[in-house]
Amino acid sequence: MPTLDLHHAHAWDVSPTEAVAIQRELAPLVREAPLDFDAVRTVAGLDVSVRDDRVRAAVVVYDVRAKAVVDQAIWEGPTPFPYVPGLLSFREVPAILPALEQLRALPDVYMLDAQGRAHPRRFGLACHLGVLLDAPALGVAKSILVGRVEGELGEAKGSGAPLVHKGETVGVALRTRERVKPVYVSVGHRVTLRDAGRLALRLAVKYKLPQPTHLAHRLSYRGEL
DNA sequence: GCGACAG
DNA sequence: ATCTTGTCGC
Repeated sequence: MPTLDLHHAHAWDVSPTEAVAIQRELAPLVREAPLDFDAVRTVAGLDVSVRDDRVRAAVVVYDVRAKAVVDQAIWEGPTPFPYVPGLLSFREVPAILPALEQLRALPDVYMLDAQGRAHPRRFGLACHLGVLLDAPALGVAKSILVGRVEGELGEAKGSGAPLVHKGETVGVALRTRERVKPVYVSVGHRVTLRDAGRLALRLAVKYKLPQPTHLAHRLSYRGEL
């Protein structure tokens, strides 16, 4: 059971207004850095499902070299915060942290089923978790929160097009499967957009979502793999 | 003021 | 996110 050491810890029992203030306070702490792929052995996929006022966070640790799940955990509890576009982390992080504490060991990279910097205040769920743990994190979302895809996105697997918001490239629309709707990848923390896209594409071998996120979604929704 | 809006 | 069967297309 790893002991999570939270950097920049803060209260979670806050109002939407206070939540926005916290995001503006932490957003400047997001760092972009190249990912040392040779040092990446495990990537954790995270997802949270909701049913009957209860949230269930699931974590699946995927070994990139063995191409297999090496650990998993689930945590369920009361829904702590309503769903408010732009404030998703205040609803999901309180469930994700206790789930992570159940792992045998923490992963090298965190992959979230949400946005990172492709957020109105450049501080989506992937950034929030990344900054709190001060670890590499990226967001792989199924739809757009803010911004628009510029240019044409090819139909071939691996095609990409920038996701731009207010003149700033905040992410990339990435086609992980031919003729299938793309996923939207963005920086969470300590990774570059380029590397985040590479990792997402590399791990999306069977479904449009990368294996870690796909499996975490399955575990969260069904309660088992 | 009106519409958009991760999960 | 969740409610839910079959159906069209690759």
